[in-house]
Amino acid sequence: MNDESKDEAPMSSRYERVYALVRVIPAGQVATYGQLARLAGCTARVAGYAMAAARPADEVPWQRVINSQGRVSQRREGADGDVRQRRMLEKEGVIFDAYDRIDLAAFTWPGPGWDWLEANGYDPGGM
DNA sequence: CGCATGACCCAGG
DNA sequence: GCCTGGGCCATGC
Repeated sequence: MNDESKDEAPMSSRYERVYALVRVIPAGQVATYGQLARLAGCTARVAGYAMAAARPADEVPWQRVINSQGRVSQRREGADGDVRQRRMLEKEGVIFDAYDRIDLAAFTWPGPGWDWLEANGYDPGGM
């Protein structure tokens, strides 16, 4: 349904597995790059790169992905994406403590649970 | 093809 | 808790 021959959809397909997972995260909850990486079968670094490459057209709630410290990853100097990410999360009801940290135990996507997904061989590409 | 650069993570000190 | 160093791997020049 799309012509990627000359369309501006470069490597998105390479990150599609990660995007598919992120789209499942409900508003008000978060997941870490590491968790996504394990489920998507890539490294945490790639998961992070995938988020950086995500664009509005991909319809990926990238703001719900944070680092293993439970914090919003800082962007490079001059980029304000991290600030917006925090505001978006707070608007969804996510709480940051005095250390700018999110209580992973309380906000990490528990829904069906990552363990459940892994135990059931969840396949991002076959949903 | 080599080199530099990331929205990472983990182990140590 | 903070700072370092090493390992990861995709991208772009």
